[in-house]
Amino acid sequence: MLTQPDAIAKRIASGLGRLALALKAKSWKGAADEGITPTQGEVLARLADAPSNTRLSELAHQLGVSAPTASDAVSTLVAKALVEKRSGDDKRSVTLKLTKEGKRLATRAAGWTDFLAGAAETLSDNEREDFLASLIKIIRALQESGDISTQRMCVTCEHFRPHAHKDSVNPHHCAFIDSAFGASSLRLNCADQSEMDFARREEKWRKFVSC
Amino acid sequence: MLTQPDAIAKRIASGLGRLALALKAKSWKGAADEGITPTQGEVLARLADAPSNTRLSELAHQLGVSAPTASDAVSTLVAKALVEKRSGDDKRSVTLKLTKEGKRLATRAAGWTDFLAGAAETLSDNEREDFLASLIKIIRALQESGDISTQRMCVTCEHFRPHAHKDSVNPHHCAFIDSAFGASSLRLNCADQSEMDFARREEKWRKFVSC
DNA sequence: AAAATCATTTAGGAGTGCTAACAAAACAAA
DNA sequence: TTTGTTTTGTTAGCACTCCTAAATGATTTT
Repeated sequence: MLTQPDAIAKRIASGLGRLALALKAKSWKGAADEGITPTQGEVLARLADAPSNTRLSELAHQLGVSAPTASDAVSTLVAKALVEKRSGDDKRSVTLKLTKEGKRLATRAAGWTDFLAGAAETLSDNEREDFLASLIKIIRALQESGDISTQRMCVTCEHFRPHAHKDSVNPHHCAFIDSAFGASSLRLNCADQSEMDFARREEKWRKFVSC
Repeated sequence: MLTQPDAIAKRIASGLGRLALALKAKSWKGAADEGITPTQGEVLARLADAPSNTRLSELAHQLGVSAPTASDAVSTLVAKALVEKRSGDDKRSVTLKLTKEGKRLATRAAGWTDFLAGAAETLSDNEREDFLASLIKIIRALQESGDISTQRMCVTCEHFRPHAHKDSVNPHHCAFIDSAFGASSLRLNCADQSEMDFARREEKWRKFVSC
């Protein structure tokens, strides 16, 4: 045997760490081309994805940074006329909106992970599908353990009906758009996603993985 | 069908991006506990892993940052007595070594990705093995496309003999330690790794994936 | 109405990351 | 040898990230 083979899970963690390092490096280059920084790009991406006006505190939570850091980044973007601040119903709070130019830039900047998609293309169709499924499982596990902010995923969505159909290609069902779909269509950022409480998430998850 | 289902590869890229964001957030907490910053932690990790004395330029390349940034981080670590600088044969260059305290800290800080390993544990044994294999393929693709710095992986190593044995559990062979091993033992950071030129890498890779 | 709480900002400090400009050593050519 | 070029790393200057602690209003609780 090889000397001290780490457990597979450890090696996965290390590999993902390497990937994250590469992503971090790339995010600087990608964002610099658009005249912004990685954090600013992330803010734009989140606001572009967001279903409605987003609060500053919510944004900070999604980014995994402190409120002051988020406040800073937003201020910079406001100065660059990419984001607008408005006070919400609660006069203490601030809600954020992309400006026209902000939307344009968010769209262009969204492609900065494309080089990763290229690498994923080197997998076979089956491998790719399995990899995405496992990736979703890992992200869900991190979400449940509180290590990642809540994602708008099918597998934790109110409208998700796992294995609702006999069809082995499209076994799942989305009650929101009322149509069947398969594992390869599972989403990570659905605008129509709706949260459930812990118990219902657990139950739905068990049903999802049990087949 | 769901509205505008992205291609699977795109969703993988997006998922990995989410993961990278979580990693970035965690790296601050993890490193802060040790009294350092993420970049400094990364420097310690690389030096601990490195087979021999590492040059500053090499380190900068591995980290995917500019020379001044690496120089700064190293200076801070030298001030904290975690790293030592020595001039190499070439009097212009600097080689880096961990101090005793630096080694201790590097070991402790290496565990900051453990929460990811925990998430990976939620996969089944088969899923986990397949996931690691695909992850390695993705990392290799990024390495060949120049999007990630060279990793010391089995699959690009001089000593790697893919499918050298009939044994389906341990089909591969490492010529350095002269023993058979399987897909689940493929390494990402082997100290004994030895580079090959492009043509030989390609040939070996073809042999590896073809079975 | 006073006190506690909440959302956000300000202040201050260490660090990250860049490019540009600079030294010093090593190399190459004349 | 002398001159010019390349390589290795540092310094300088700037914008931004990230933190904690403290401050500022607005809202809720007592």
